[in-house]
Formats: sequence, C-alpha cells, structure tokens
Amino acid sequence: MVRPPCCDKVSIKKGPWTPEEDIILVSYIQEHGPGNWRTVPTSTGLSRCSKSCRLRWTNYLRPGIKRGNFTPHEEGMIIHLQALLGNKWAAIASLLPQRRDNDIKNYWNTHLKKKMKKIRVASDSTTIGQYSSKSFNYSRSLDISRSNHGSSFRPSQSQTHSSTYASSTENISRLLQGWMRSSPKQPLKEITQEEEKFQSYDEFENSNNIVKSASVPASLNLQLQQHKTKNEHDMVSHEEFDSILSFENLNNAPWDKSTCDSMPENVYVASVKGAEKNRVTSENSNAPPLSFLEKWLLDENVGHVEEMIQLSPMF
DNA sequence: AACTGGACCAACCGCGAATGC
DNA sequence: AGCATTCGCGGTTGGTCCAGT
Repeated sequence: MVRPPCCDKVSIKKGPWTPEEDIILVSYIQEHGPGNWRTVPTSTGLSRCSKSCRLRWTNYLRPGIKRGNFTPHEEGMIIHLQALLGNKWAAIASLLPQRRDNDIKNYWNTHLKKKMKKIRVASDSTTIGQYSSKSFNYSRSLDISRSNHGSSFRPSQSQTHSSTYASSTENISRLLQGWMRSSPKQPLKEITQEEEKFQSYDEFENSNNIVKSASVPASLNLQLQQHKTKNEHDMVSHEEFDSILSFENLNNAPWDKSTCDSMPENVYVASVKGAEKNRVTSENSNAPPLSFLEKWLLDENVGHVEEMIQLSPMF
C-alpha cells in the first residue's frame, strides 16, 4: 500500500490556520510565487502538508477573493448555472468573479438547496397543465426582466486592472486588517481600494500560464448534454430544467455575434461552437441554441431573479 | 444560566486527471 | 510505458456561533 505523498506524518498539524501561519505562507508565496507546493512546508517551516498550504492559499489567502453575503445577482447566477451544469462548483465559480467554489458550494448547500426544494414542493402541488403555463410565464418574466435592464455583465473584462501583483507587505497588511476586526463572524467585507489591486489575480495567474477558467465556458455544451443523460442527485428536476429551457418565444431570436457582444470572446467562441453542435443535437427539440442560455447566464439581468420570482407564480 | 439544534463555513478527505521523469 | 508527484475538484466533516427553549 503506497502512502499518500502528503499529510502522512504525525507532526503534520491539522485544524484552523493561525494568523502567524498565514503570514508565513503569504510571505513565502509573495516571494516565490504560487506553485511548487511540495517545498513550501520545508522552506517555510510550517507544520502543514503541501496540500494544506495550497488549499489555504487558493481558498482563503489568494488575492481577489470576495467574501461575505451573496448578492441577488450572484444568487441568480448560481441557481441557473447549477441548473445548467450541476454541481460543477469550479465551473460555476469561474463565471462568478472573485467567488470561491467552496463558498458557492456552501451557499448552495445551506441556502439555495432549501430554496429550490421549496420551489419544487410548490411546483409539485400544481397540475402538469398549470405547470406548463407557469413555465411559460417564467419565460415571459425573463423576457420582461431582460428588456428592463440593458446593461451587460462581463465577468473578466469588468475587472481589468493593472496586472501587477501586489507586494507582500500589502498582502500581509490586508491580512492584519482582517484580523484587527476581532469579530470572528465577519460578514460583508467591503472591497477596499487596496484590495482592488488584488482583483487582477486572474491575470497574474494567466501570466503564469495557469489558465483554468478559460476552458470552462467551452465545456458548457458538453456538460449540458451530460446533464440531460445523467441523473445526478441535487440537481434540479427535468421539469425545472426544461422550464429554464422553455424560451418558446425566443426561438426566432437572431443568434449573431451582435447578440453576444456582452460576453467575453472566449465565451462567444464557445457559444458559437455550441450553437452549431446544438443544431445537430436538438433538431427535433424546441430548445433554443445554448448560446442564448450562456449569454443569458452571463447577462446582468439574471441578477434580478428575485424580481422574476415575484413576477412568476412558478416561484 | 444551561442546554439544544440549526446555520454557517473552513478545512479535510479521497479520487481522478495532468504532468514530469 | 510506467511510476511518482502535483494539482484540482466535489463531497464531507467538525468547530463555532447563535437563536430558541
């Protein structure tokens, strides 16, 4: 039996990280950059395994992470991306700037899952006929919502900052600032000007050839297909999913590049490819090209999901 | 005041994919 | 090709807080 390369020593510390450990880790990463985690514990003297260091960095210390309550916009994004992708938290997180997959996962499990359950129970108590008309109303309400809000959402472009990586002193001072607010429960931490600098971390990652999020939108179509065939637990029912797809009155919408101007280029490319794929796979269905769904998901209007919930009796 | 149960969330675990040698 | 290691992901756990009783 081969022992795992990590976390196999008795001396390895577990449990919550202390501020001192955080400072040591951040200082080291500021100096050497993220990666080569194997050497981190030995180089820093931390009694943590390399994996623990990496997780602590990526899930907590990494710059550009937004903490605190989710906005209605983000909530709507999560609901619909979960409907589209299932429990692909990393993929969902890649479309929600600054949010960690762990946070999204937690938020789904603690808040949204219950919410969706209620919705499901509510919709189960109605007849199928009523359901389909409600599904239609939902589509309409989406349309209304869309027409009322013209701005667009640009996940990465909206946060184009200098690609300069923050200095270690800044990073550590950020940590200290957080700890100075002694309250252990620390919701809704406003993003300060200083923290704005850290929002360019994705660019920093890109410059280091760590491009993981870029590939996600391209996989949307595949995952949608998988969703259709795979009966994963915790995912919305087929009926709910179909209701999301039931944009009957949108089938004739033009799907040219101009409709996708608000999305990042890579998403657009993926969408076009996906739409072409859909022409083959959904010939006999009324579902709109997935590119629309992708665009819609990336559209700011989805943030007004609560409005839509109020508008639509389905919710 | 003490207890209890739920909510929340950081951290851990195990697995599979990717990578390097 | 085969092995070791790294990395990323999703599921789960355990500690803490807090409201209700």
